[in-house]
Parts: sequence; C-alpha cells; structure tokens
Amino acid sequence: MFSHRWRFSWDRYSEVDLFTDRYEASAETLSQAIRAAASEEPDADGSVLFGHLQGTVVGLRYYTGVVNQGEMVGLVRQPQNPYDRNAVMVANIYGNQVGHIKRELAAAMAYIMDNNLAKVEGVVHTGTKNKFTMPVMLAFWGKEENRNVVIEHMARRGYKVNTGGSTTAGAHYASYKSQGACALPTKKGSTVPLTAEELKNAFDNLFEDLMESKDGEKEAATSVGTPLLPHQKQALSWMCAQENKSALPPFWEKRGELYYNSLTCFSAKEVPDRVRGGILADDMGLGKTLTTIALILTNFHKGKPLPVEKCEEQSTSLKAKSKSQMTLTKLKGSSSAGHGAEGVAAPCSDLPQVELICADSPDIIGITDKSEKSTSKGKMKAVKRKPSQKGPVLLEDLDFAAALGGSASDTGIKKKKTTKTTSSTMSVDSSIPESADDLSATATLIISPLSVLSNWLEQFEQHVRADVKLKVYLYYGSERNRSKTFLSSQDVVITTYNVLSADSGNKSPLHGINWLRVVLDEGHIIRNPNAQMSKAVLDLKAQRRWILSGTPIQNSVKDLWMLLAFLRLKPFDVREWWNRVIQRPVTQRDRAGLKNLQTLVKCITLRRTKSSEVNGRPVVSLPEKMVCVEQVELSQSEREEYELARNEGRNTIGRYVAEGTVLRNYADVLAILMRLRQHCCHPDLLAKISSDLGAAATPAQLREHLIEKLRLVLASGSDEECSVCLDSIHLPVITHCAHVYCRPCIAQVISTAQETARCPLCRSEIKTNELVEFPQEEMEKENHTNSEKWRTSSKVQALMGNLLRLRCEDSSIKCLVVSQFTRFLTILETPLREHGFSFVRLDGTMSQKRRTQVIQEFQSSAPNSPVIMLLSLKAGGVGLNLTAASHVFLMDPAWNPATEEQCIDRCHRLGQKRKVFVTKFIVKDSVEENMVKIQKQKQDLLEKAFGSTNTDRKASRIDDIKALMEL
DNA sequence: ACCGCCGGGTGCC
DNA sequence: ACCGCCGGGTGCC
Repeated sequence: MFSHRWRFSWDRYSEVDLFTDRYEASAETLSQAIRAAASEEPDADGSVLFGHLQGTVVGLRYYTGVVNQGEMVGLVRQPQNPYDRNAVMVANIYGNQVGHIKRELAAAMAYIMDNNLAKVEGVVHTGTKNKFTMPVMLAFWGKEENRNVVIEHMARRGYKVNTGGSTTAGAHYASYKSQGACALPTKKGSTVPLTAEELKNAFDNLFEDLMESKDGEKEAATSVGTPLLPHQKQALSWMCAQENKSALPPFWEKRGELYYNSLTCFSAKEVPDRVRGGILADDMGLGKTLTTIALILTNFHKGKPLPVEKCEEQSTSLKAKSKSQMTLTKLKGSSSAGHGAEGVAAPCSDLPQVELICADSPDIIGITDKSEKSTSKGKMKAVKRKPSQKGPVLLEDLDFAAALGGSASDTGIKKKKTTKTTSSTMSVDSSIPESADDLSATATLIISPLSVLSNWLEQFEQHVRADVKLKVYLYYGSERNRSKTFLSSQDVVITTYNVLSADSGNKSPLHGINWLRVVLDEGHIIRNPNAQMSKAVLDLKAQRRWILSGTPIQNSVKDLWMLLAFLRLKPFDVREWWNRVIQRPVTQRDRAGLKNLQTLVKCITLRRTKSSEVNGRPVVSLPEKMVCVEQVELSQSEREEYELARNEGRNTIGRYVAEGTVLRNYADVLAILMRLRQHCCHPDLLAKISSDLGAAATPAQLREHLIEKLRLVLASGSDEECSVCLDSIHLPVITHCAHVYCRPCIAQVISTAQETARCPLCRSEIKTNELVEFPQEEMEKENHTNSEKWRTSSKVQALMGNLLRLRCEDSSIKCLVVSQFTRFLTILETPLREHGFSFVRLDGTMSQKRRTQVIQEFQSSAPNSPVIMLLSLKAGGVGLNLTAASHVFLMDPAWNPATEEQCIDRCHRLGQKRKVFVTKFIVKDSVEENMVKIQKQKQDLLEKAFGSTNTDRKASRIDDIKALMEL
C-alpha cells in the first residue's frame, strides 16, 4: 500500500543509509512519505478486531531501527522486494526499518494486506532482545464482513488467529488493552472505561484553560506599532518559546544516550524533531492576528527581530526611489538597480510606507512593492542592503545558514551555503541560484479564509509601525506573481486556502518554498484530511507551523489529527500511530488514551477565553455591556390579529399534542409559531400562504405544499436544527412527511437503511427521489417583497423611537439592528430612509466581496459613513468585527440565546471603546415572552444533546412547543 | 555408513 | 543464533 512511495535500495548498506536519512537530498523523510501515504488510511472507526497472532520479525541485524518493550511497529507490504514479492517490512514508529516478517507468515499476510481484507498492526512486547529475530504480536483489524475470510485464509496457511472467543465491544476494548502500547504508568482504576458523559465533558474541555505555566511576557519588537496587552505579550512569549525551544516534544524524555517516547515506547538515538509552533486557540477578539504579526516581527531568527528598514535609513543608505517603488516593502538593491534611474526622492514622512494596490478584484487590496513585482527573476540578484555592515553581516549569515540547516528534515538547505534570501544579509549575485528551487526560509506564509483576508491586510497596516517597510504580498487573484524568488523574498505572503489548493500539484510556487513559518488562520477549517485543501496544506514545507483557531475542535477526536499532522507532531503525523495511540483508545473510552490526548493538546496549545485572567486580572477589560429588554405593546388592531392567530394555532397544536402527533406535524407547528413571531414584528412578514395545507390532490400540488412548508421552516430564523446532525440545516430538503433535514444527512440515512428508510422524526417511509428542495427561483423571489403600501408596526415604532433619540444625543453613535427575518430588515429600510439615516445592510445572501465592502463602510469613522447596520442574525457567523457600533437592537428573540450572544459579541469585543447597550424588543404577552422563558432550558437541552437519545430530544421539543403555546 | 553423531560455518526478505 | 540448517568429517564402547 505505501511501498510504491518508498525508494528502496536493495543493497544492504545503502539501505541503512536510506533509513537513517543521511543522504536524502530532498527534505522528504521516510516518515513524511509514510505520513503522506497513510493519510489516505481509513479511520480506525469502523474496524473490528478479528484476533491476534504471534509472529516473528527476522533480519534485525541488517537494520538500524530499534524497538522497545511494548512498542508498536508498522507493517508495510513490499511487493517490489526482489527476494520475495510477499515481503512485509517492519518499521518502528519513527519510520526506521526494523526487519521483515518471516517469509511463510509474510506469504499468508500479503494476500490479506494487498486485498485490504484487514489492517495488520504489530506490537513488540519483548523489545529487541536478541540481535536476529524477535516475536511480534499481530492484531488483525477489519470490516466485520471480512472476518471469516481473514481467519480462514490464515488458518489454511497454518496460522491460527486467536479470536479470544467473544466479539462484543467489551472484548475489543479488552483486546486493545492486551495488545496496546505500553501506556504511561496507569493509576489504579484507570482501566474502567469512561462513560459517554465523561468522555463528552472531557472532550468539551479539552481546549479549556490551556494557559497554566505559560506565563512570562515578552515585549514585541519595536516595529510593532500597537502596544500589546498583557495576555498578548504572554502569547508572544509562549509562541517565541515554542519556535526557539530546544525542549523535546510531548512524551519524549532523555534516557541516558537515547531519546524515549513514553507513549509509544519508542526510543531513538537522534533528537526527535521538535514541533516548532503550535495552536493558538484564543477566543476570538483576544487578538490572535496582532499576536501573530508581533511574532513575525519579533522572532525572526534566534529570538532576534525581523530585520526591517526604517524609512530614514533607507533614504540615506539606498538610492532614491519613486514613491510607488517604495511602497510598503523593504527595498533591495535589485530594485534600486533596476529602477533607480527613474527614481524620485523617497518620501520620508510618517506616511505609511504601505501601498494598497488592486490585485484582481477591486475589493481585494494587495500590498506589494511594484518594483519587485515588475522585476524579473534575473534582476533580483544584486541584493545589497546596509552595505556598511557587510563584514559582520556575512558572519551572521553563515551562522544563520547553519541554523537553518540544523533541523534534520531541512536537508535541502545544507546543500549549499544559502545567503540569498536572508534579508538581513544580502550578499552577491552568485549566491542566488538561477534555478531557484532551493529557496530557504525567511518568509512567513499566512493562509486564511477569503473572508478574513482583508482583515489581515488591515491589521498589518494598522499594527506595523508606519515608518517600517514590511514586505507583505497578497498572493491572490489571477495576476498573482508566481515567481518563487519573488515570493520567498517577501517578509509575509498571504493567501487563501482555495488558492493554495488550486495551486498545489503542478509546480506550485507555494509548495516549492521552504517557509520560515506557515500560519493557518481559522485552522479548524482543514479538519477533513481527505480534502484537497488539507492535503495542500500538509504538503507545505516550513520550519515553524502555527494554527490559529478560536474553535479547534468541532466535533470529534478525528478533527485533531489534521492539526497534529500539520504541526508534524511526531509520531502522530502518521495516521496509523494517531489511530492506534490516540483515536481508537479515546473512542473506546480508554482513560489512559484520553489522558494522553489531553497532555498532547496541552503541550502545543495556548488558549484563553474572554474570562481568562493574566496576573489576576481579566485578559480583556471590555467596556461595560448593558442589556435591557424593552417591552413592546401591540396596538389594538395588531393585538386582535395576534390573538386570532394564536387561538387558532393553539387549537391546532393542542390537538396534535393530544393525539401525540406533534412531531408528525412538526412543519405545521413551526409554521404556526413562526406566524406568531412574525405577527410580533410586522404584519407584512406573514407569508401569503394557501389557507389549506391539507391533503394534496396531485403530485404537483403536494410538491407546492412541501415547498411552502420548507419556506416556512427556513424563514423561521435558521436556528431550526437538522435532527440528524443536530447542526443548523445545510442544503435543506423536506421529506414527504414534511420534515426538514440537510440533504447530505438524510441522504446518508436513506443509503444506510437496510430496506426501507424511515424518517428519523416520525418513522414514515422516505425515499431519496421524494426529497423536495427549495427551487432556486423561489429563493430569489423571496427577497423581493412587493408591499406597495408600507405600513408601520409597534416594534418598528419602538425601534425608530430609540434611533431618533440616540441621534439627538450623539450623532456619532452607530447601531446594529438585528433580526432573524431578512424581510423585516427590508421593511425597516423604509422608515430609516424616511428619517435620513445612512445605513448599510448585511445578510446571508450577499457575496463575500460585498460583505467586506459593507463592513468596511460601516466600520469607517468618516463623517458620512453609515450609522446603522441592518444585520441578519444568521449572517457572517463568528469573526465579524463590528466594533464601530455601540448599540445593538435585537428585534426578535432567537431560539438559541447563544446566537444572540454571538451577535452582540460582534461589537462587544476587543477594540470596542464605548459602553455597549443592547436592547431586546419583546412583545408583551406573546410567544416572544415564552421564547425568552425557555431560552435557558433550550440552552441546557443543547448541552445535553450529545449524550441524550433521540427520544429525549423529541420529548424536549414537544415540551418546548407546549411551553411556547402555554399548553 | 544408502546411517547417526559431532562440531564448524552460517544466517531476512 | 544459548537456535536450526547445511555439509564435511567421521565411525564400538
């Protein structure tokens, strides 16, 4: 399976060298090759243990790989082996070959391995006791349906797989224990499996409070213009330490001459690769971006700051250049040589030496040095900076090159004395190879989701001192400069996950560069190891690796593998070791496994929440936040209409409750509730629906009705969750029994059903071809409300009263007006216009481009900038920065109070200067009041959801509905 | 002795 | 490898 990727030399002596990686020219180590191959390895999840078999490893004396007592080994087929095409190689965790499986046994195993009938895992209980052979305990894992084939095949060859009798989960657990790695010394009682609840709790808290013993603060380099807050200095100190430290990675310790991993029981003669980097998992708003910028500027090499030039210096030491050439970059002699003639005196004011140029699209700003951009590779040679310091600089350069070569995996650098891209030490033409495939590390690559790309550029501008020229290049858009020489001469290159994955493969410049540092912003988005994007990220070459993420775990242990693999946390970057040492034990609720996972995470993660404290003081001291509920009284006519609808709805739902058919009629129930909520906001929100949603005569009618119901569910504020994934609904479809799910979720339910698939909510029969989607045209039509005559409502009046009062008090106050109903936002536009408010609108239908634009407009402090943002509750999600606003008006209550909190946090976050006022409009004596009452319960329900059964959830839903309708 | 036994050379796949 | 296997030397006890 992996073997085709391995370059074997069958000469005994050179083979040893291969495995010790001493003569490998490329930076790709065997371990990386295994990792690459093994990332395709399926999850251990679906596999069951068939049984064990004692085998023999032979030929130990030919290889350097050592195995300790209890250590796991990898078994790898070698179909190309000239002596035996059934050969099965045995490798230790570090990827060093240990020996081979004895010929006869290998012959039996080869068939099973080649046909993927089972995954064979080895544990050596005895360790390498003798010089020639050793026993190995083999465990066969595979799909249940292959169990007998495997056992019989082995039996026919005279190998009896010991199945241990039972095949229950308990047996799996027990046999895991019996064949597992020699775990850390386990305390008494730790063999009792965790309960689901314990596991879930431990998991939720995995990333909590990861700040102890990470104190110590570090000042940022002077080139960072913004003073760091204490917790940011703490983070900077930790990050620098992570990058510079010589300490061993987690679980490694020195034992005499050897380095020993207490988890895998592996020991090695060489120092294990350090993880230079980690996960910065601070809550959003704590300044991960600023901290990262500080890191880039502060910790370039051996704790020294990134050499950047000041404006003054450049005007004296370099030839004059035109303003456009200066731009934001540190200049090199090359640009001077290439363009000096046309140069104009450099501006030496305190104007930011950053120029934003349009790249591909108008809302994407690129920061670059035009002269660099237009300079061809050939002109990049003569690089002479600070000529007066040439002597000492060269010394430093050697030191630097040596330091770069220090890591065993960065062998590419050792090939030559590399001076070309060390920006502090530009020397001469000859040191720059024309081939440019040996680009060493001085640049930081930042990969970010498109939506926060502009944020990075802004933050660089904002936090890097104006007189410092930092070369930041936005690698985005079709005109992006793909020259490796150019890119690696930058200080910072910013790109998106999509660009990276689009580039990867055929001669990707980003993959050709050995980066000083790679930073994954919102790193949790690469959690699926099979995604192209993830593979592209793993393939990057870098000396230091960082993951920034506010929410490092989304769902399960599995998500973590990608993060560790990216960080190259040995040996878990190889999927097999991860599966065997962490994932499988944890999913089987093994305490030691969980403990190990916790230790692992703790070693590489720094996370603070808003409530964390540094030196006894809160990490962030945000301005005060006042939340008040403003009761709205309906007008008489509104009240009459509301009561009418309420009584009707109550009767209907009461009937469903009595009949026990609430869930069967769930869509109707939601529709009723939604109509009541809409009544509370504005009468025109009510969808004009056919009064009779009863039996449909024709398929077309049925479809029409289903679409109508789907529309109601979707319009109900999006916090309706899919009962399959318990997440908000993605790609909604409605079943014939009128229940709404994510299409992928329900499709999976249907495909995994044995015979007839049944609706998870009401057990009606469902079929894939009967799922109804929302027609696209309808989607668009939804946005055009054709209310010719605009009318007001009590809630609109309440809002306008507040807005007008605020404008009188202080016209600079900005407000967020939030609703779950985008049509309500549309309705609100009319009175806003009428009263001359300048406003913008942000909702889920807008393109990323437009969003960025709107946010920028709103955040601007320009005198004519918008003072109101109409915000759809579900728009944007986390990460939005709307600190320009200090007042939030929540027009209607959400099912989930966390959604409201999240929305409030968009302005009540770091950067907010004013006191924040939140006003929640709640209509008195209405379904809204009841919603507020059950919000707390709803929160508890969400927390319970993980461990609870489907029945529990159904019951709670019915209770919710009863409470809402006062039944 | 067309054996057994002894002891040296040797050894993955 | 403190094995097994091979093949040559040897041969009552």
